[in-house]
Amino acid sequence: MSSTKPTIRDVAQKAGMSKSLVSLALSGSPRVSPASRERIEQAAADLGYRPNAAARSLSVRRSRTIGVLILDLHNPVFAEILDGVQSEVRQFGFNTMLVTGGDNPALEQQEIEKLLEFQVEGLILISHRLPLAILQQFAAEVPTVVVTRDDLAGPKVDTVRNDDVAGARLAVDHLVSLGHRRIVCLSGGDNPASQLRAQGYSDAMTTHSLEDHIHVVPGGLTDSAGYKAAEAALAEDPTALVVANDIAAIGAIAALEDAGRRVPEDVSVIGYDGITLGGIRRVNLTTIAQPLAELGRRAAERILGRIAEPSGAAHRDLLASTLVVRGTTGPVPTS
Amino acid sequence: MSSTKPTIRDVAQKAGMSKSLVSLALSGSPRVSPASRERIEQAAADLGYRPNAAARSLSVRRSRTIGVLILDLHNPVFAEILDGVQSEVRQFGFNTMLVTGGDNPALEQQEIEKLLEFQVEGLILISHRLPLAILQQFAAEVPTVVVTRDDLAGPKVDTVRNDDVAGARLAVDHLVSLGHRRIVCLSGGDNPASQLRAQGYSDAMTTHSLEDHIHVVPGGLTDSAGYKAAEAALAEDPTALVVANDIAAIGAIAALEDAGRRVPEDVSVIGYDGITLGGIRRVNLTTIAQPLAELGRRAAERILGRIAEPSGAAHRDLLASTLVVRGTTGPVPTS
DNA sequence: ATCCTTCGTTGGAACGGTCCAATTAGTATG
DNA sequence: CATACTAATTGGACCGTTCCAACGAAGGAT
Repeated sequence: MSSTKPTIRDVAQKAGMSKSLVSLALSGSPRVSPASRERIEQAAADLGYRPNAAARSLSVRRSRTIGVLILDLHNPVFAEILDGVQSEVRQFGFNTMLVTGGDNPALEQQEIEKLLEFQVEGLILISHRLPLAILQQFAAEVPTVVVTRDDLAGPKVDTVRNDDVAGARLAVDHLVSLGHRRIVCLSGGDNPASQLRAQGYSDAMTTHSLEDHIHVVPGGLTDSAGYKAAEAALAEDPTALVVANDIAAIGAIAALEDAGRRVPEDVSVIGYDGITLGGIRRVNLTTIAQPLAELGRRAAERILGRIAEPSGAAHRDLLASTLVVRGTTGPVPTS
Repeated sequence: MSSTKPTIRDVAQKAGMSKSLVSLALSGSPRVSPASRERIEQAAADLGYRPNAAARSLSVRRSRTIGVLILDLHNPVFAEILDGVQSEVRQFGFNTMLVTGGDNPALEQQEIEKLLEFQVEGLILISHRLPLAILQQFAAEVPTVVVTRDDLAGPKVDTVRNDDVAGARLAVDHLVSLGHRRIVCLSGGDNPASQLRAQGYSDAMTTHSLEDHIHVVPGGLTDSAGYKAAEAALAEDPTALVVANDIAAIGAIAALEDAGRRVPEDVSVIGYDGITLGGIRRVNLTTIAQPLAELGRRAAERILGRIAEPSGAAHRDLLASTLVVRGTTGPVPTS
């Protein structure tokens, strides 16, 4: 057991060549003779040599790492997006460094500072909570892409999100096609995605000449928020609920059932996000599914593009979400 | 917009002091006069100076980073453990670098190699799939702790896991106290945790003199595996099911309901893990809850301890899980 | 034989920090 | 007034890489 890690010099000494040649050989340069390459690789393997990424990063002034900030790991939506990011980024020889902000702007900022100290070459912010000024300061230092929102973004910031307005419209269209008219929206609070979804709901209701039935009940993105909002919504005697996200929709269903309404026989419910949990039989939630992995993939693509070519106009990617019909929506009750 | 990032030398020049003093001041050394400190901090702020972690890491030969490998991010169990790890580790000024192995041993190994190139000071492996020899090779290079299993571990590897045997016993005890006797176990396959849980089930059945009713049905850890296993279990006409994990339990419930059995009136079901989803009203699953965040916290504690003091005997932490009674278990049917 | 190339190889200067040993300035001691 | 000591500051070596400029040897062309 060597007491200290072998360096490139140790390899050079063991192979009887200069460290420069070892560096060349190990990075696959064609200008190394086969014989030397063979000896060097042998020596490296014998010593268990592993290049020091910090030293390399310092020397080449590139870290080949991109930093990812995620709101929190518990929301399955974010995990799925992250998956898309990682698999894409890996293909291009980049690493990711993940931090979570815990829904706390100050902590978010601090964690991003750490990422920058590590010389990340790009930043992917998944549902950040940063004030615009701070975001722009970071974006000025390093290529940045923001996922799930595009309100707070400067000229240098790419954004990738799903089309919440169109998605919510899809939900309403589906319900209308089932004969529903008294469709109530349970909103998800004052975050941008929720507001766009509420707006899409209103738009679609208007399109279907149902403007008199527009009701947006304030709520949140948790199951208990969905429960409470659904209770409040019962005052409107709805036959269908468009809920801000899947988790809240599950809470809303519980409220309906506790109030003696059957889903979907009495009231239809449709969520938003397309989390895998929604597909479980016990839940079986009709929803508007975001292309989550694709959002991550696209974000990775954008950041890599911007690393390769830092200037250029900001991209605003808007991906389509799709209706997934499962068991919580059905025809409007005849009564 | 400065074309190149300011270094410590730039700060020194701007402040009119040597870079050594800047280094001292910025690291909070008491041997710097207040006046100098003031000027240096001002200069650093003006330039937007941010220390280069790679350079520091190279110089001090410490990265203050610990590497975390996680089986996959979609399982909420792992996300929760990770949360515990991160919050603990952060308190001691360490960063985490997270990689996922995607259930693929070769990829796992490759990702860990990357972590080591980044000079991580410790490794936390959450549900790894590595062969023993490889694991030991890594453990020889850097302090390592393994979470959720302790079968594959060398003398230098700490392990942290919940007591699966005792947890499964708790589940059986609960059901027996409700009057159940025909209790069937749906196992989770050949991973160590599942096997220990099945063993705890058998142990407890024996303790309650129910050895004649011991039935372990092979299954898996997904909801569809739970569904299939429950279907198969119906042949034994059980009044209760002990399922390998929560997700499979949810699948099992679906199978029971599809077969016309009510839960918990006809059949009680108890899961394992304590994922938050289980608490949602629609699911409302009785379960054996692992202290997930605590597992993560403890793992962090162990790795930090081992970094501070690399030698010493291996720790084998075994944390207790607790029974959480919700709506899927009830008294044995009277018929 | 001389001059050019090409090929394989090498020394040494970065990269941006930390930290040790040395230096200077200032103050207290005998 | 010399001496000893402390406090504040500094130059430079070093960490492990990459990469540039330079080198000798071996052919090839003239």
